[in-house]
Amino acid sequence: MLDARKLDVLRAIVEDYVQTREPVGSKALVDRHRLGVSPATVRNDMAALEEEGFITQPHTSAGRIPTDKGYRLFVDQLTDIKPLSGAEKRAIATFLQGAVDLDDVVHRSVRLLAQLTQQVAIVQYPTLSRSTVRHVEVVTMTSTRLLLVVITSTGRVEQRVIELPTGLDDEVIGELRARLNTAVVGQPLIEAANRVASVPEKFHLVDQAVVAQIVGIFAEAVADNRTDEKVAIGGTANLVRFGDDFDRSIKPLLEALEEHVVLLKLLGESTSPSLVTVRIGHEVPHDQLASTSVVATGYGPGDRALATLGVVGPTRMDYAGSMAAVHAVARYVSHILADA
Amino acid sequence: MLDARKLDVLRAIVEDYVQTREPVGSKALVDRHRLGVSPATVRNDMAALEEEGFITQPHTSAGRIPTDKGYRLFVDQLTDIKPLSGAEKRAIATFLQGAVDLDDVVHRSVRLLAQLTQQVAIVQYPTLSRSTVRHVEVVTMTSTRLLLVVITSTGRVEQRVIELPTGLDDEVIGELRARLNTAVVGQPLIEAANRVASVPEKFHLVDQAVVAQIVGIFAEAVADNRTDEKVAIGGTANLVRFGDDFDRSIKPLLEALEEHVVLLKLLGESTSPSLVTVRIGHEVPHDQLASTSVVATGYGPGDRALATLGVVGPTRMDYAGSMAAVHAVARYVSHILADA
DNA sequence: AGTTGGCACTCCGCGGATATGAGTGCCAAG
DNA sequence: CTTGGCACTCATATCCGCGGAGTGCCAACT
Repeated sequence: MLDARKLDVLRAIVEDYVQTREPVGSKALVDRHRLGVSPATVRNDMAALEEEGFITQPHTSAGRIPTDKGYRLFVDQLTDIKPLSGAEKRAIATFLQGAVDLDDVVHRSVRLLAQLTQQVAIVQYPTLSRSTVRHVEVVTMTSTRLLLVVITSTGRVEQRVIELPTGLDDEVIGELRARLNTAVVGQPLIEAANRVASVPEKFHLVDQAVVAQIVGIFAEAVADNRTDEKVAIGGTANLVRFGDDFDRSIKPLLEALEEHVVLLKLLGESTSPSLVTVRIGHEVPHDQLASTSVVATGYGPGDRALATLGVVGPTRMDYAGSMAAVHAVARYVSHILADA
Repeated sequence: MLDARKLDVLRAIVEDYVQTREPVGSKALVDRHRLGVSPATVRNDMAALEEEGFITQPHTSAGRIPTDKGYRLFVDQLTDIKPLSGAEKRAIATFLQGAVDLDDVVHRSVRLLAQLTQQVAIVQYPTLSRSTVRHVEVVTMTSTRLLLVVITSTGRVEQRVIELPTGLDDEVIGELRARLNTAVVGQPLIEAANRVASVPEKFHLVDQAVVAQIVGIFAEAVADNRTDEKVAIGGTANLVRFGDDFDRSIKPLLEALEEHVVLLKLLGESTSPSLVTVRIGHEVPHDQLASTSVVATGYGPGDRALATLGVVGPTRMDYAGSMAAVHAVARYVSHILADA
């Protein structure tokens, strides 16, 4: 039904439309691509492609533009991810090296991705739920105020200030610190919340109440999945182009970018770093983002996806380039996290 | 030269133009405002105002729109900051209370400000340079890897991972922790970098080299003014309106928002929380933001400005409302920081 | 001197008519 | 199945004429 040439025609249409942002006609196609056939033949193929719903015309007697279904087929045709040029690889390496902490890594990544793809980039922070506890610190600030610091395997640091009803002896605090650490270091965060449950009962009766309070806050901080919502965004200026269907999506998109919950739904489940997910137009789980596409993948040390990163832009985007950039950045970031 | 009525006319023009986004004519003015004079009189005043450069007409025989100079005069006329309604005050209070940490406070503030003003909001994190050290923690992660955590009076937490050439005894680390804390707790961060210089020499000769390295990184982290660049941004979706001079500024503005260095220049020096700074059009230090205005103020406990927050939008904005919102949010945030 | 009504003038924006041209679908011939 | 030819469609651009909002100026009035 769809022979090789028709697929070629579809690919040519997508490529031209992505580049020019204008409906592409049969004559322009044969001029710009070496299809080896005449415009009339291409017209026949186009009629067939339209019949199947892969392309459409904005109005009678205009050129064709790809439909979501057309983009989907096009993307599925892209079997192997185009490798980046040496220059691009070097750019990634120099851009990401020298990051001092996790925040820095994330921010650099998001800027890099935005610059490479000329689109809006999103990088989710490593989820706490899949991290393990590296260290717990209990710091006395005043006699009735403690600071609880939890450092995770992915470099994230969570902290809570705790007001105590009564003062606590330094010795007790030292014991608490030791017990907390032996109970949870190396544990996944969710598990950590359970492991500490039995900590208070090991203390003297007089201290148990206040220790229980501290432990409760620890468990809460550690289990709080609200913190999973942390993301960094970059390249919003790339949204501003002109004269496009996509313009209608800009406002809803900016709104979605500020609602981290919605945003994470857009990015989707984090997949293995070797797989790049593409959602096109209506496949994106948000009504008002009909002419928007998302290219995303998971990242994390050793193919274990800790979080997701990707780009979002108009359905009319350079899928090959975006997929390559997302893939490459995810690999590099994973690598850096494995070291740290 | 400019009598009271002319000022009234200017104010009326600004108010109408802000609301309708269309050039305002003499007839419309007397209809919508009770000026008590005829259109012809208003026309005379307008001619005078135009002569002085406060208003201009986009083309002959159209209504007038305010110039930057006109907005400036208008804003300078606003002597007292309009108090917010009770409902708004309550909204602020409920919105900001319940923040668990500094990040949370900043994020809530920026969202609140964006929502109140329907514009782009910016909140700078409390600058480290004006904070004092509350606590320093040295944590052993592996035998050759330390984590240095610095907690500041404003709730910010800076951390650095340090790779050591040789292992260090727990006892030495404990001593280091103690010496660092006694040297710097309560000190401003800049000062702290100096105070630690003499710490290494108090250690055994064998440890001095490695201690010096740690102390060096501490001093670097603490003196690093790059960290002053941290800001939160919200309400970018409010930029998307249509058909305006301001449209041309959207892309440069989004770009500026991503360049934190540029952004902080826009916000300007942090002033006392009781003063609200307004920069209008060409007064904004960025060529391409000619039709953009910034309303900003400092915030921090007890009238000591730790950082700046504000909103940025088209010169055609509700200055009174924006100033009131910025002022109110700054007060509330200052209050919260004073408690914490 | 300041204010007001009258009036001629300017120019933007809008709707309708017309021209242009890219692009299509279809058909008959190769 | 491919190709050239051809009639047809329709969005876009252009021009024209008109209406109307708004101005500037002047003479009359208070």
